[in-house]
Amino acid sequence: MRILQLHSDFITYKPVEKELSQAEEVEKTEVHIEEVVVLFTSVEEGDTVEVSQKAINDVRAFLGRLKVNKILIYPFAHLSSNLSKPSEAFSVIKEMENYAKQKNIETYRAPFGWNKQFTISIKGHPLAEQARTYTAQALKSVTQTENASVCKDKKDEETVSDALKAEDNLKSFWHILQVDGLLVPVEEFKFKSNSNLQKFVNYEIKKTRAVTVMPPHVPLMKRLEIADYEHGSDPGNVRWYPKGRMIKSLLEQYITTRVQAYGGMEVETPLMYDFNHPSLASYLNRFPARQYVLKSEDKELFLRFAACFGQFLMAHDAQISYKHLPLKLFELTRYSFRREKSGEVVGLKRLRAFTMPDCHAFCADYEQAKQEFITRFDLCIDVLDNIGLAKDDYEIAMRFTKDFYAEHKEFIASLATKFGKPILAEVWNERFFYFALKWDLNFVDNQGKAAALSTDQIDVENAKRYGITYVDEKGEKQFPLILHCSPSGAIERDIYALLEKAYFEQMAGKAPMLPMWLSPTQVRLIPISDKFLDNVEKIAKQITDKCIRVDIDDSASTLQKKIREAEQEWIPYIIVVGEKEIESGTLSVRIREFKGKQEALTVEQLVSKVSEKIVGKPYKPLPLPMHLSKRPQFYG
RNA sequence: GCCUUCGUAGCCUAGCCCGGUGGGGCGUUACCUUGGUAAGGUAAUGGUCGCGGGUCCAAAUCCCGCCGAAGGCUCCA
Repeated sequence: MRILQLHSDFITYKPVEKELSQAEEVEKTEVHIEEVVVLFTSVEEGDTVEVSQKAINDVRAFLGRLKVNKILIYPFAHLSSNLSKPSEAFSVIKEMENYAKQKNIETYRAPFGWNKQFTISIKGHPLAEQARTYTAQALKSVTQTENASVCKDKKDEETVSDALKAEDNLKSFWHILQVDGLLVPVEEFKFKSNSNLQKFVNYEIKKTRAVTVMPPHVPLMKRLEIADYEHGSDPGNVRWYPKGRMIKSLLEQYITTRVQAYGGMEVETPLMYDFNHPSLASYLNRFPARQYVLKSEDKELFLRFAACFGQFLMAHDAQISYKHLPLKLFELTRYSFRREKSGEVVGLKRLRAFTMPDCHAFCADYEQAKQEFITRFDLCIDVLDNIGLAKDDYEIAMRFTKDFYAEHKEFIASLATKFGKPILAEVWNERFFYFALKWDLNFVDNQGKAAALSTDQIDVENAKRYGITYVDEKGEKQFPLILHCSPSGAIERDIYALLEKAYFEQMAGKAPMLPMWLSPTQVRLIPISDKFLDNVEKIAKQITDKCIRVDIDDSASTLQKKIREAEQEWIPYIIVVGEKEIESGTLSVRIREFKGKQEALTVEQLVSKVSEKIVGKPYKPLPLPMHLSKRPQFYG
């Protein structure tokens, strides 16, 4: 017997039509029940009355903790592929109902054998969602919280006879993977110089945090007019001001170029998918809770939470030969939607709508997958380095089963050696997720909280699930291994990391700034008075012609104030232009990197100085009018 | 989602405990100032005190509900 137990604010259901000849007679009226624990129940072959009683006893114990005494038994065939005969199932369900009533539980039951329409609102507390499996052989239950997911769906449970064993398998064993490839239990590792890794480990394992302050990137994203909350939307859907849009666009462009150079074929796939599509229905229909759901005519759709769906459906229909492998599909999703719990949505760190590069590589076998994995590992680290996040700024976690480790020990060790810093390793006794190996790169912020950026995984399940095949040398169809990689993680999260990093630097006494290629204004020209505006415009043109973003502060303010404001905008080069400069042809450039130290440079020298720093990066023109007097103020 | 705290003009904030004309700063606009490297001066402008309900002669202030944010918890495809 499989039960999905959901503590609900309410459920509304309506019998639509009979699906079985044995279906009971009921009226097709809508039923609405509030504050109820709904038990979606599949009766499996061999289930007995005792099994249903055991299930009710367990549920009863839970009701006490939830402080509810109302249940709805909802016959639901879709939890199992090993259903018992309908007649037997119906009698077990009725027994379950009777037994629950005997135990003084307020019991409702949805009709058996009907196709029913339902709407359910599930509470968000940790005990609200529970999945249980019972068998006649071992009247023990396995309980676990479930997640709605295709991309990281937990493996469909096998019938588990020993609860303790299952618990053990779920347990994570934490180690540190040293640079020399040795796996050391985390308790025995001496952190010493690796204080950032220590922070990350604390966050991952102990969930403890050092500081309790407001995330500094939130006021920064507003003050720098990058992004802001949009109260006219849903939490976690933010607005991007011109400067922010430019930064984001540059990052998108850069990452796309890098993935294309690596061999990723850029595609575009739909934002919304049909709940009832055969490849998706079985995984999603059960758990509509965490997706954005929308209705269109008689269709129920959900918004994608990754590019997996579109690319997998595309790969399913494609004719793929072993000669094409590894085959790489890429999409930069704007957006992916995840309806994160409201308490978890923060600034740019965790959003409900985010932009994510997602590259899947379909590989013939482990040999090919491993080779590809290494290429992508290098790609991810290099991409982040170019974005402005170096190895010192993050820590890597690697997650695998002990069997996988035994088979691929050298491979895992080689990744650690390549990285050159100790890695946190999470080891499981048994594979529970769809991947055999996963690494994720984590930025640890000013609150001591970690957020995953880049990631790559070896997926050993979804090819089968989606019916993706290639034809091998012998002409036989084979399921490929699928690597899932986001070379940078969500773009918004990259910006979060850059802002948090800048704040770290400010705390360390440096002038906070963005990488040169992402600075909305790279050079600010300040004419000392209106008399020099014409000259300044000529200089601005010379600089703009070299693809450098330069603007002019022609506002009616004092010189000192203009400098102060330019500094607060984190502008890397600030130049005051007056008679001296015009006469000498040399600019006195205030350099942020050196805390405002001034240096005398010609226009040409300045241009080459900036160009050097942005070589190889995409360019976009100023996102705002060149003259500050023409700019609105978006925030503050 | 839960617990705690918070929500006052475009932004920051005083007032709330102890009910009785909402005060300051930044910004914006105008004028004066045309300057030499992080806040020049004067004035004007700007408020459904988050939204809805209740108590009261009277509510920014007390009570209830909702929305939003932060911190903690939990979770994190």
